[in-house]
Amino acid sequence: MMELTEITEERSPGCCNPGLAPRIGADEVRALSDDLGILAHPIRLQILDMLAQRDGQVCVCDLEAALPVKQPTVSHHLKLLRAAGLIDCERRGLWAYYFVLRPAMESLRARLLAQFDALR
Amino acid sequence: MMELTEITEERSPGCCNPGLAPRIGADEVRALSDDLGILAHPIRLQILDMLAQRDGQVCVCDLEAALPVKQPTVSHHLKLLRAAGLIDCERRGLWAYYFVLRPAMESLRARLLAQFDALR
DNA sequence: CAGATACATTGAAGAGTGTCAATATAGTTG
DNA sequence: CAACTATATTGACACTCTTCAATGTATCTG
Repeated sequence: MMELTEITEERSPGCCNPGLAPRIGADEVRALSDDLGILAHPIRLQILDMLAQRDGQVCVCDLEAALPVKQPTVSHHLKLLRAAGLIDCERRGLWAYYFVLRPAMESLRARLLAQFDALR
Repeated sequence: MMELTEITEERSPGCCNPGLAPRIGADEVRALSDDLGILAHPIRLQILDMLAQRDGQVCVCDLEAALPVKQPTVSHHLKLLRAAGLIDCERRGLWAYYFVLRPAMESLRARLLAQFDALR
């Protein structure tokens, strides 16, 4: 049996939550903050918004025209979103048509919700 | 000397989504990314997790003992969470007891969900 | 009072992120 | 083939974020 009554570490006498620890593990919390981090940028949110509007028909120049950043920056954010598995693209001729991966977005939504509620 | 050709709103012939624009306005998207950004850090998530566990009974030294960062860093993240309106604290004697502001968390959850679904 | 304790703040260093000009790449057109 | 076009990549710079040692502040105890 474990001896839990003895507090091994010296603790302050006045305040004491001896066994306090996060319920979410380090890996889990890292994954969650990565999920949140990829969404936490105005440009990326607007890109997702526009891709969701016109599924499968949006090329980079359309995005560039609608966003307050230059083309390399658009490409940069597209790359991040793609690396996160939220979007993908298909090249046709000179153009790259980007689209949202709906299942990935759905699963992200579910994960965020579950974690948020686990933390309630 | 090069003469600058008049800049028209000419669009590429091959790809064209003329009226494409984010449905979410700039202010709204900024607020949303701020909401997401405050959550997008492992330490802050773990702090929220622990505060949610033991409502109103968690002092800074308890958090420090359970987290892989030093006391000033814990204080820093507590300050950010407090500035975001998600937590608050009550000083009793030497100690500062932090707690989650449930209504704020609830409203944050609702906002995130609404925006996420608006973007579906 | 002096010393100790809990927490906050400051300031500095390092890491990370966002942006864009320049350039590269790949496909198209003449 | 060469010229052109849409997008990707590179490299550099500025800015923000994270962290901690040092220090400050307030409270408690003897």
